[in-house]
Amino acid sequence: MDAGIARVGEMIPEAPQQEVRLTRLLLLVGGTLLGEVEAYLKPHGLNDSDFRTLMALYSSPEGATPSELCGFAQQGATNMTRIGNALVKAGLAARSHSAEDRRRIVLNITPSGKRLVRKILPPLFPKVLGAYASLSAGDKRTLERLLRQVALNIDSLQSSDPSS
Amino acid sequence: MDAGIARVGEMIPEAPQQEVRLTRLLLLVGGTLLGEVEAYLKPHGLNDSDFRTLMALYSSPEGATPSELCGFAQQGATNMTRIGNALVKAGLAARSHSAEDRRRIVLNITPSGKRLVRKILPPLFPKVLGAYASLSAGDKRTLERLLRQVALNIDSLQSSDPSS
DNA sequence: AAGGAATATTTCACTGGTGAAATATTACGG
DNA sequence: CCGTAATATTTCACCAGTGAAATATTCCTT
Repeated sequence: MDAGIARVGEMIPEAPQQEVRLTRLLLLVGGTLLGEVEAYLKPHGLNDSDFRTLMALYSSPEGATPSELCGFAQQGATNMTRIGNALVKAGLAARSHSAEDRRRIVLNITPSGKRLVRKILPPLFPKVLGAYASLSAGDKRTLERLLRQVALNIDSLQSSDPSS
Repeated sequence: MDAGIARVGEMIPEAPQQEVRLTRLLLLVGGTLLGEVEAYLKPHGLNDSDFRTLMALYSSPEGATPSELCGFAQQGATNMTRIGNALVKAGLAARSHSAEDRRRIVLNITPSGKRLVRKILPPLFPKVLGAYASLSAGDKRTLERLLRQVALNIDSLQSSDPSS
């Protein structure tokens, strides 16, 4: 991969090689992680969005409305309805109407949903730890700091440049 | 997101919070980047795999065989045939038989393929640079170093743990 | 020249994710 | 109360990607 980027860099000298390498690395790592996560969740009948939603509910004792959850799962309203359907159908979450505003639906995690989270989360911990096994404590802090910056930069790129 | 992870961490104390945050960040950044790239390529009739293959050919004056390309594009042989079909159909690459071993097919980028690369690559550079705009030169080197380590760690996880 | 391995392709069948716009219900402001 | 806005859901239509196994061709060894 590095060789390829270097050769392209020779042919196209304006190419910002280091940044291109960084981007490839991020794509590679992100893609691999996503694949792992989805493969692990699949046997439980969940995909990544379902899982993120379930985790949001797990950490929300008060429950949450679909629109709130859209942010967490990075999904549109239509899909959030679908995710809600799936979770409810699987008995992992329950719907109820908000008392104050009856337009709102509140999703709450069920005991069964909590059980599932507590069952599927721990086996992931060794893998998660393994991904950073060779990094020192300082390395991890640095990595987190830099990744947050990149995340912010990307975000402002998207807002300021609708052409993408 | 951080708040959610912290709350989950309270409920499940064994959770390695920092590593979980790192993983989420990587998933987030990777997913966003992939989305950007694919959105940019779509109007040109390419998806990410097609593009990676095309770039591999661009940087291979000698051409490359499908099996070699499978590695670059992280695809199986079946899909590489499909990608080859697509690139050839679009006039971006050409197939020929290897002289030494007639079982092998060699794919070469065409002049039209080179033109496309030189046309679609440069507009990406500002965006790529923007993603790391707030990082110092040292930060970028550090980030690259750390990402490479993570990539390696993940790789060995996969090989050593077929359960995933 | 025969059998076994490598390469590419084809066949076949399968899967999942997405989103825009119309609809229904409720809230809110005047 | 009436109109406008907010929330959720439904409807409809759409699209992309994947992979295992059978096949075809060629190579290599004996």
